[in-house]
Amino acid sequence: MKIATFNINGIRAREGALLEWLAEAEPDAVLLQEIKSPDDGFPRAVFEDRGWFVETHGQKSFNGVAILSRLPLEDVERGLPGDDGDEQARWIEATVTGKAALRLCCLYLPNGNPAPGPKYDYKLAWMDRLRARAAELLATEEAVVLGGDWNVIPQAEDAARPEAWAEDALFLPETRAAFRRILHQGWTDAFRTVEPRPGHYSFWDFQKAAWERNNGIRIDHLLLSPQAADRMTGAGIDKAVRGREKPSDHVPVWVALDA
DNA sequence: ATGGTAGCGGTGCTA
Repeated sequence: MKIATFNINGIRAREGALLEWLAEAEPDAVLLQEIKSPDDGFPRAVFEDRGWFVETHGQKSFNGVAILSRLPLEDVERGLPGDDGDEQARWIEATVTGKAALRLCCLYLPNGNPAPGPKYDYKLAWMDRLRARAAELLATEEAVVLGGDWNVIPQAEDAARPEAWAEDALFLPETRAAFRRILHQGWTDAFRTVEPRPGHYSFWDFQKAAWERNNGIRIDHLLLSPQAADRMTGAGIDKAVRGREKPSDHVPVWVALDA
């Protein structure tokens, strides 16, 4: 079972690019971020007609997450618990059942810039809420994929030019400490496990010819519960997608699990 | 060198 995460930066603008990648990569489920659309603006039929089950949690213009799956999506939950006043659509989770059940959690973690400031406070508070939900998920002792656009550069090795990110909300020590606090609950960073060397990125800015200069960062992560990590057979980043027509600024990151 | 690009929505915000 192949599970991917892909920040598509606008579902309507990326419909063609997404369909092309789905056809060639053949994932079983995809966690999408930044659909930038309300639920009723998501082109559901385009995907349903091609055999995908679709669950969305969108809002107008910004943010928005969704899950595509070849298998039915059950027990769907929308919104990260812990703040009933949070209006930003950044979390959706659901279960798929193949040979065994797998809980899919799709997150779009706040960017947090500029830091310090209210946006950075929101980011750190959101990460606290995420840590609480992540602990609950681990306590189920089920196979869980906690994936998405984390907006966190975990280590200097995850940036082509780490010095350029020193003051950025994606790389500040407090951000990385909050990420480690979650990781060290017992999660496995799928890609880092199969590729410990530096130089592998999932995002290249649209500006300043970041792609042409390979000035990238690795911020899209798939964290696996122990029960999911035991089933991992591979992981990767589909870098070539960034070089195509009308690309997102992110590329798909995937993990393969037994059964 | 404080720019640059892209999506959304129809202006300026977000990233």
